[in-house]
Amino acid sequence: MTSRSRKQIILKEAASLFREKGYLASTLRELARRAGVQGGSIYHHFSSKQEILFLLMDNTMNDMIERLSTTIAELDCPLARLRHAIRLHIEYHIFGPDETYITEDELRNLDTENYRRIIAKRDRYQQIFEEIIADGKARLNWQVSDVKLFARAIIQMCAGVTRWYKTNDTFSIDEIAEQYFNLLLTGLRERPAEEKQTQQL
Amino acid sequence: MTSRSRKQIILKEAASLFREKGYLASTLRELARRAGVQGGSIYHHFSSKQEILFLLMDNTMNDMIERLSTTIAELDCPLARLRHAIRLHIEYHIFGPDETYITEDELRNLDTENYRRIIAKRDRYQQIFEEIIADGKARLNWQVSDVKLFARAIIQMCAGVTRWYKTNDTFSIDEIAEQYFNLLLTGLRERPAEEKQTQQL
DNA sequence: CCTTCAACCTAACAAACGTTAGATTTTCCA
DNA sequence: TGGAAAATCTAACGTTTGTTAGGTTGAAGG
Repeated sequence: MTSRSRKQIILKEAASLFREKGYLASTLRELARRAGVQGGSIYHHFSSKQEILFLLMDNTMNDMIERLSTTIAELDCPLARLRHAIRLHIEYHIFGPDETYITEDELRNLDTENYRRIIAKRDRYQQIFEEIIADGKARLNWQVSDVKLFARAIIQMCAGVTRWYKTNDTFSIDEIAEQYFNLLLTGLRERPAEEKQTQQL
Repeated sequence: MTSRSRKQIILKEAASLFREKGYLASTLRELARRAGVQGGSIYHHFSSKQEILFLLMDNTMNDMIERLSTTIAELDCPLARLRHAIRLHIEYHIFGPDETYITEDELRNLDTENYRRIIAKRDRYQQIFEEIIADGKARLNWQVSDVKLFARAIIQMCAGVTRWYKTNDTFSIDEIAEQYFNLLLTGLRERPAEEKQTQQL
């Protein structure tokens, strides 16, 4: 059990270190130091530095896909689904584990085979957003000319939060998520008064 | 003049190399090879690898701020300004020089002082968007609760194009810019027929 | 023709890196 | 309690890196 927990400690410290300094700028010796272990000992748990990076990303993608899937499955209305999806996505990128940030930022440093695997899962995640939007287009007549493009735009906009959000920011995650949701749903331009639609959440 | 053009060649090759492999993964020896020069010769033009990165980013930020400023100055309507700003931003991130990508992605690898300088310019760039949005809020009654937050959301959404756009994609830059603009302006939700507003561009 | 100076080359240094092999300690069940 | 297997340490390896020092070239100018 010490083995398993030590391995888990190393992974957690790796996530923190990689996020702070980036994968290439992070040293296995410093990772070992933070995990309370000597440099060479890491290789008893992992076969290479690359494997650590891959495991971090793979676990994160699995987690994100699962959480999004189960959340969506509990709702029916595309409006509510999109709202929850956005909130989950932003939440996961701000308060989520460091791994989320890494998964967004270190794709470049995966070797060919690992890259292929992670991209496949990222596409699956994106596909969930596409289904929500396509559903809203069909059932709620959302004005979407290209579902794929909109899904990408939304995902990137929300993930971009990590690039400016500081933990001491004046915004709460709820405020950010809600304002992003409103921006995407109704846009900037003022509209004539209209009946409130599908008040869920 | 050979001096100046060689220096310019090195900078261009550095932008291309850094974009392709990332700053840390790029070697000065390979940069020298691509620029048709021996490894040590780079230090006749630059004082360090770090200086090359900084110059690339600094030039790019200056260029972006200037182009955006002059474009905005020629227009009056916030709607037209936002449309042009979005288009310019996306265009600069897709077809623009490799430097744009680097400026977005290698902030982490700037040392303390250089980081401070680049961030200051990035903030100035962001401020232009904020002014456009604040103006639209005042004159066109845009529904914006927090100008700063919306500016950040828009900028990140557009910059995120670089993360999925491939040069052989089915979308043209005009299509992407126009759809992003429409998404931001009117949102997803269908609205009752309305008079066309401020048809510019 | 000679000096000068920028541009460039060559060769090396010192440091840091991922990784490995072998010894040593700890754990835990028979 | 003994002994095997897992966990960890120690010490080094080969390579690559940014950087530097000193020499070489070639063109410009008096």
